[in-house]
Amino acid sequence: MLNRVILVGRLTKDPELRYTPSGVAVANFTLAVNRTFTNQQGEREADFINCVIWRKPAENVANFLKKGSLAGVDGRIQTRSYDNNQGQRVYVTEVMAESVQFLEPKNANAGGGQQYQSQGGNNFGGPSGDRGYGQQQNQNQKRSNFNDDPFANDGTPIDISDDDLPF
Amino acid sequence: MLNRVILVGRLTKDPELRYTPSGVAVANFTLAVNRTFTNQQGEREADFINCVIWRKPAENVANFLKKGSLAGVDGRIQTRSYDNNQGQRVYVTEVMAESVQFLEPKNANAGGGQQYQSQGGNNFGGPSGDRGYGQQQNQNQKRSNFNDDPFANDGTPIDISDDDLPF
Amino acid sequence: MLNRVILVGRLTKDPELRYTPSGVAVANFTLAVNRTFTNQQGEREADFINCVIWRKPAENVANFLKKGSLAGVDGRIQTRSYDNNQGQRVYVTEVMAESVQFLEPKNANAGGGQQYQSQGGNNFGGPSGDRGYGQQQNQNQKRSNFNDDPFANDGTPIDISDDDLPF
Amino acid sequence: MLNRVILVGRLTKDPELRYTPSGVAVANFTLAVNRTFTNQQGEREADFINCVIWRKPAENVANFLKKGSLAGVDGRIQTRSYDNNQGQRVYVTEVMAESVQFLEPKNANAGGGQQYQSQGGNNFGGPSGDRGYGQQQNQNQKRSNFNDDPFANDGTPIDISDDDLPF
DNA sequence: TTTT
DNA sequence: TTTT
Repeated sequence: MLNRVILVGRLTKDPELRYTPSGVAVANFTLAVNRTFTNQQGEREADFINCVIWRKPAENVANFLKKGSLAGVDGRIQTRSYDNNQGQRVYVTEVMAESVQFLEPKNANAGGGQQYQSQGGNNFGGPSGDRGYGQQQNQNQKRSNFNDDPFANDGTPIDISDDDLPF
Repeated sequence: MLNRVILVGRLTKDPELRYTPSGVAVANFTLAVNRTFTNQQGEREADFINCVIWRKPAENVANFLKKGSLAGVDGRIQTRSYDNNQGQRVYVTEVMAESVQFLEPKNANAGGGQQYQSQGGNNFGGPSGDRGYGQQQNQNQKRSNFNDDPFANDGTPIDISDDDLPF
Repeated sequence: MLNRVILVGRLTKDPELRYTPSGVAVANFTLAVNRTFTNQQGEREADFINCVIWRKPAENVANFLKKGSLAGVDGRIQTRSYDNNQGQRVYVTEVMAESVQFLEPKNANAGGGQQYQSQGGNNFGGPSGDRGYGQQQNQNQKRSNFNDDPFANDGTPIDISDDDLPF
Repeated sequence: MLNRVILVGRLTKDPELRYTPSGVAVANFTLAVNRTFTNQQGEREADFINCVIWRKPAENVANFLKKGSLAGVDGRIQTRSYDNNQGQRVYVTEVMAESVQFLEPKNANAGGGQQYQSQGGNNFGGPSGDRGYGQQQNQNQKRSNFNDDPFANDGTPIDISDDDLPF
């Protein structure tokens, strides 16, 4: 049935890139989308919308977007639930991005000559062999916060598995 | 900024119609939207997406849709948060519907000759005087579950106020 | 860049199914989408939107939709131009459907037991071997208007080629 | 019925601003939207999509966008037809923008201190009195091509009337 | 827990 | 807490 979401907004933080046990990339990020109308106090509020993206585009997102980047998302709303550590069922509504568009001007924050090749597109190309590389690149280029490492054990289970794959 | 959602799915329950203290109608409903792909077990899952609609279209929704009805929604994703009774902050992502389309065939469940005039449209016409009527009609026609009554006190605060008005 | 269209409307005629020289299916159809507002004469007008769909979903469309069917489309706007027989350049704007949803109730116009299996989905599966079959089925099941035959020569060149393939 | 279009692309030319006889502003512009996929020659093509916008947002578009500007559009597909001067019926498919988002960075091409107030929004505020002003401003700020003047007579009838108003 |  |  029809389920389509289009967003343009800014990342509230750097994206988080992880890998499933079988090596498939997933990135999470939140878009702040400013409302086009003001509230009764005359302020312009924003919606903070959680997005997920899989495979190669996930690595593109991790490599080319960061806190504050302007981005467009074309995707679907997905819902899921899990039990938290207090034994309560938690319901989650998020956007499964099918493609992400990088709207930052090319020279935006570039310190060097890396090309801001845009458009994750729909090319969910196989992740075989990309894994170490994508991750490597990411850590080198923009990551310093070490506990983003999906394999670091911070006590909370990594809530992704290949079952979450959208195909 | 761009924030657009389009859904077609079926109501999981009858819509819930309420009124703010100042008499503005709000309806809540959940759409089950079947995915177009199957999971790794070969099953077709669904997403359960909470929707809100205000004013006159809210009353139309309450009057013309019920559990199982096929409906289309054009709207925006909105996020908000509140503190639950355990003092935890709860984050909510839902769809603010701007218009709802009734996709049920005209004779679907009609017991009589009432016209299934469709399309809430964008006419957020003033609710003046509609209130008693809309509510009345609704209770008579399809409501029996009494504690949907927005003025009945079931102990939990009614989490709507005129501040939630989208304009 | 972002380019997304979602429509719900009714087919103005039976879809037209054709095949490229290399055997890829294409279907054309027009959706009448009623406006949600009325014009200054108080009439509700409609927009008539030309849609194209390729490969397997094209055959589904030809097999399961006909004049008057209610359908949803998720796709992109595409533009192209060609020179007509008066040597004038003609500009065309149409919707490249990526998926089509069948919104007709199951028993809508069924004369028999054929299942109205819905949802073209995104499965642009290879057309190998489907060709004769899909076409056959279509002519048998619902086609009688002979000059829909893509290979009949009515003097106007068939304006499709494998170059139109969206991938 | 559902009819929703979202686009992000660049203006192919400066927008054209006109006024109906009764003084309502209309702007026309074309968005070039690059495809996310390449054709069989490996080239990335674009779609050129004609857009219309009415009233106050039309004046904002004329004042803040120009050839090359990156913009987002949220609107509907509309179709209409007219008879050209060879007596042929011409069918037109275009996007009726309901809101336009300015995606150019603030300092993009600013020569001075004018504020790039963004977002036409949905405020179809009355045009009373805006007319001379809006037009004035536009001609002064960015227009030099005189025959964009909607009242200049270049022989072709001005194809707008208040009947085209979407409400 | 939020972006410009 | 989920619809056909």
